[in-house]
Amino acid sequence: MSTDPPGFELPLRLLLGFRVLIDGLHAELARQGHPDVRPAHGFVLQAVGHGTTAVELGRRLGVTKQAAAKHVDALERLGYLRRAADAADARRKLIRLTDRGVDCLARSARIFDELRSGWAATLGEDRLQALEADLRTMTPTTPFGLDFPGWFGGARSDG
Amino acid sequence: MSTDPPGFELPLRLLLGFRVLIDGLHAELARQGHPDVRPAHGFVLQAVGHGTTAVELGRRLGVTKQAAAKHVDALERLGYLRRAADAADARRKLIRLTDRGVDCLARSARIFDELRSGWAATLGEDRLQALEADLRTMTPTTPFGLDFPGWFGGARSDG
DNA sequence: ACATATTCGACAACCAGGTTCACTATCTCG
DNA sequence: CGAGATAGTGAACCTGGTTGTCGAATATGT
Repeated sequence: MSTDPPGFELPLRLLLGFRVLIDGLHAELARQGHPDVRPAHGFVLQAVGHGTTAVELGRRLGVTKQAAAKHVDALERLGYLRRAADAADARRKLIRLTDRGVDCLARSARIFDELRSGWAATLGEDRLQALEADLRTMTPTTPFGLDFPGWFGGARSDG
Repeated sequence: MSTDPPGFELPLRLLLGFRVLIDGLHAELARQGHPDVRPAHGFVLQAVGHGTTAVELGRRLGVTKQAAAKHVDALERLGYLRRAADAADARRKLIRLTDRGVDCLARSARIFDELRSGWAATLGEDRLQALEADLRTMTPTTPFGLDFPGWFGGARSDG
């Protein structure tokens, strides 16, 4: 039986909601001096955190190490990341945030909090917390930064 | 973490929620005889509805007519769509669902309803309706099938 | 009625982000 | 020591999107 809203509505609204927040983030980020950072970059910077390697980064992002390396290339070119040799293991190259990368990440966190506050102001904090709780219930427990599936299609592997 | 979740959590969970549903849809769709239909295809079939043109399809999907035409090419090759000349206007080619396309669309609708029922069973129908209502509140009113923004990337703005 | 403008579909080139395959350099361990 | 795993890189390719261009067909204005 078709429930009141067609089942189609739910996934669509989830996607729209995501886009609203991401678009809001990048509009504001651009305004605050980071015009050339793109949606995927934020996730990458977040996943880099306090230093990692390309393989580990790929694992965290749920993509191949090659895909991760491409992002690192781009972000290094933009001045958000730096590669450095690992003294303990000559195979590895440590990826670390530059000052600009840290700044971008800090601003992103603040902007996300502000956007969330906007939602709370409209929906009410309790409704928003219920929404978050329900989404946590229905989605895999993948605290960001550790093994979570690629954002979209894709079925990583490689090794 | 219990209260005051980082603002980052919200967009992530929205995206995860979307993916859970889409992955569920396509897993079940594959089981029901449509193994080669991919995420974007469902949106295209939905947007085609009872016949349209490439330009109109692009407008509905929020992409260029060329991008829309590529999807039509793929879905025509897979046997879900058919192009036919428009008797009234020799420039146009009418895009229409084949029987297989209609079947796929009908199954998708049923599966989406079932997935939604699963959510309702876990969260409770009232909580789910609240979630849907809140998402409707926070997202642009773009009833599917008419002018809605691309699912992801969005505007070019260099790279 | 006819010149001009617009629209439709197609083709080509390109970009972003992902994949697999392949390869070298470097550990690690039995 | 040597076999095997692991880190990074490069190349070829796929998908899905973008411009830009173009010819054919239809609309439109004088």
